[in-house]
Amino acid sequence: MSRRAKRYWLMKSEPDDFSIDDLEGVASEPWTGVRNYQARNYMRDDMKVGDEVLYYHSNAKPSGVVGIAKVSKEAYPDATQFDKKSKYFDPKATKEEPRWVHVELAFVKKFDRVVDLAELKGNPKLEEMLVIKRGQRLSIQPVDVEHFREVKKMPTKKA
DNA sequence: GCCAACGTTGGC
DNA sequence: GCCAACGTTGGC
Repeated sequence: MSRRAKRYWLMKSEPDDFSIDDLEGVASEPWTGVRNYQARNYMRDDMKVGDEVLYYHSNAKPSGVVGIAKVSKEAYPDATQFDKKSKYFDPKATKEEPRWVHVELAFVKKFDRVVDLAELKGNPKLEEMLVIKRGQRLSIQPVDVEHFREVKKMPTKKA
């Protein structure tokens, strides 16, 4: 038996590309196109079905956490790496040895309001959270359970 | 659109 | 294995 505590994550998406509303409209979304090794490793090694995800809109007005998603399928090879027409095509990837994998995400809830980056930064309980640290560009980040719970509460309070 | 921060690539 | 050049991310 290999039970494991649920883990928590933050995943960024540009809303022009794929927003929380887009996620709400699908049963399960293959999170293709991640081309960063650390982010890939999190998906490949650490993300399990049922893990909860803070859904973060980047390059948005404003940027911030907009809702909750969950992992609906564990990692498998990213088909776009083999597709010459895709902008995610990787000539060094082979079917025998795929470089890139991805999980699938499902919609859980949308917050009543965006918890933007400034508000995250202004919350002393989130001081150690990765997303508010300078230069933190990783599109998939682990989140402490305490931070996850705190962010989840924020939309019900005044900014 | 600017630019700081960071990751990747490739020459040596 | 170093490191400069280049590309990307993402806030502002």
